Amino acid sequence: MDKLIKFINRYVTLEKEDLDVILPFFKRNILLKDKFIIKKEQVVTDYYFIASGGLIIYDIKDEIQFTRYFAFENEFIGDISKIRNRGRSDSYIKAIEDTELYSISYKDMETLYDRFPLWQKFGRLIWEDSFASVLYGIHNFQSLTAKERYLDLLKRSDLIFRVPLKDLSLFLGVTPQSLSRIRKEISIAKE
Amino acid sequence: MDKLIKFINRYVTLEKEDLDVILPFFKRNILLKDKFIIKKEQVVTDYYFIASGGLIIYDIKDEIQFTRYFAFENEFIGDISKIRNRGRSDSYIKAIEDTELYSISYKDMETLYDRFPLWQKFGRLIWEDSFASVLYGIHNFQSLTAKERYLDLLKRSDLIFRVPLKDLSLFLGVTPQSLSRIRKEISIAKE
DNA sequence: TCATGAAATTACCAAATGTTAATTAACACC
DNA sequence: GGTGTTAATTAACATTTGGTAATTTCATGA
Repeated sequence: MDKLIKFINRYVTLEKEDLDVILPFFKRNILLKDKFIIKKEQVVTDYYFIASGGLIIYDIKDEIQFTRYFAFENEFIGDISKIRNRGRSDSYIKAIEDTELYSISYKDMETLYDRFPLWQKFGRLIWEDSFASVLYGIHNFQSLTAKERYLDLLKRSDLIFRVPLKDLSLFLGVTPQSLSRIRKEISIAKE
Repeated sequence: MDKLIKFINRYVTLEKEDLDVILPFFKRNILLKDKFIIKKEQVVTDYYFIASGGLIIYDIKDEIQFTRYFAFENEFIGDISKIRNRGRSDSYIKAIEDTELYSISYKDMETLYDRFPLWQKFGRLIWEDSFASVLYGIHNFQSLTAKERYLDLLKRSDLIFRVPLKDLSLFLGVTPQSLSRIRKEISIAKE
């Protein structure tokens, strides 16, 4: 649980006794590559902390895949809009690498929130961060072309080395063919 | 402060005594149409609750405006990525209607968070909601065309009646000319 | 009321992206 | 090693969107 503890400590400084109460609520999970932690229409109950590895979140409509998001080590995720009322997932979550997860139920989180004010603070900070990072993504879509979004991603992450072009392109909001074309243009421009 | 109190009550049930401590930290502000609450490069210090009216948040780069967001009554907003470290705003925030605001400083919010666990919970829920709503926007960009995004917006909001096409189009990530064209196509299709 | 300027519309052409389909490359399985 | 499956690339064409510019509409203030 080392990674999880470090992650928590980046946000709040909990007493050891408190941490000893909180941590047991997390369940460790090893998810092999291409296995699912949740499928569409399943009831959403848990948050996940990713200690290592990576996940893809995607939807399938009319046989077409839409990549919503990728999540990697040291990310804390949860489908907030569904989890609150035990709604059903509108996407699949699959491991794209062998992944070590720590899951905790919505119910347990709420209990801990009420019991430990610092844990509530942890929750607040997590969601503030999540909000800020998605906001950044929105601004990208509003103001950049597909090629610019791709170049921005290159600068900020190692995503292209970890996920297939097909999934990446849909995440960027373009077709795989388009991204392939963009990639070619860039490689030509470099010469 | 009625609207603000109602808004808070939607999230948490605070004791009257607590509320009496918290509310005075908010400063009431009437912002006339086209007046700014913050301009680019100014240091960001405050959160805002909008009791009535509306705001536009936009950036200007190379003389071109980029609409980031519109905020209306009963929204609680703050530039989380800047406010934490007293960073400078990368956008302008302007009233698009006469607007009644309640502002509170980052510092005061932090103080109140620590003092009232329920206020911390309020903060967490606010940002969870904000995250969920921005996430919805991202999915739109990832999977819809400009026309589909416009139609989706029509269904969900009265934005088109409250903001000029120019600002709205940039919010949707297209040029004003494009949106004008789209609007025409839709009106033709209706006949 | 008129004059002014900004917003909205329209048109035309260029650039970007989507669609369909064929080809090649990579990779897992036998 | 060969076979089959999927991903990635490429190409040709269609559609969407952008950029520039002209025209019209609309709101505002003199």
